[in-house]
Amino acid sequence: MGITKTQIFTDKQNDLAQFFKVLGHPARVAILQYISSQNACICNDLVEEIGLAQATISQHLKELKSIGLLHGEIEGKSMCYCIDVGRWSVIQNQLNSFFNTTKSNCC
Amino acid sequence: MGITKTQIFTDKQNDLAQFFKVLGHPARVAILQYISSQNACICNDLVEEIGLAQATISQHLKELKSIGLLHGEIEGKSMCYCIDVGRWSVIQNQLNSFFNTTKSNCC
DNA sequence: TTTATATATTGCAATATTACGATAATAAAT
DNA sequence: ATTTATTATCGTAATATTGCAATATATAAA
Repeated sequence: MGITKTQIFTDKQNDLAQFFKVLGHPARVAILQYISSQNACICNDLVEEIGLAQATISQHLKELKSIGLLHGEIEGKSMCYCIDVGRWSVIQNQLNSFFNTTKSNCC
Repeated sequence: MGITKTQIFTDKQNDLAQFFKVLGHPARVAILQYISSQNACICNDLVEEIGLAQATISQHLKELKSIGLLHGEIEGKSMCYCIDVGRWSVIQNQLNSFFNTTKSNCC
C-alpha cells in the first residue's frame, strides 16, 4: 500500500510525526546546521556545501518550509533562507513535551 | 533514485536523522504513547488499540527496536515491550542538543 | 534587450516505506 | 500430542521519497 493511515491517529500524533519526519533526513539536518553556522544563508552555497544537485536541495528546502521551520526572502538575485526562531522553539517544545510525557513504567 | 546519499553526511548527521525518521510515523508515536500509558505493555493490545494489522504493528515495533528505544521480553506466551529509559534520555538529549546549537543568525 | 546568475518546477527512474494476508514459530493449555 | 493464542517473518501491492537532468522563471548586469 505505502500510504500512511493518518485518519486513525489524532491530529497531535500526526503533527508530531510530521515534524520528526521532515527532520528525518541527513540533508535537511545538514541544511539547518549550515544555515545556522553562516551569517549569510544563500541557497547556492548549500549546493556546493552539501554536495547534492541544486534541484534536490531546493526540494529539501521546500519540505523544511512546509512545517514553517524556514522562511526565505528574496535578496537581490538570490534567496536568503533563514530559520524561523519562533517556530523552531514551538517545535522543540512539542518534541520535548512528547519525550517528557512518554516514559517507561514496566520491566 | 530513492536512495539517500548517507556517505556525504557525517555519522552524527546520519544518526540524528535516523532517530527523527524512526519517530516520524504516527503509528510509532502512538505505540510509544500507548506503552507509556499502560502498566502492562503487551503487543496484542497494540493491535486492537492502534487499529493496524498485527503484521504492521510488529514491523513498527521492529523499527523502534532498531534505534534501541524499545526492548521486548518474552512474558509467558506474549511479549512485554518496554521503553528503554536510558536510551530514551540519550536520544532526547541529542535532539535537544541539535535544537539548541542550531539557531538563526540572519534575517 | 540580451546575457548571466540563481532558484523553482517538472518529469522520470530507482529505491524505500507502508500495509496486509498468509504462514511460520513459539509457548501455554487441554 | 493437539489445540489455542501470540508474535515474527515472508511475499506482495500500492504509494512515497530521493535524486537528478532539463526546463521554466526571475532578477541583475551588461
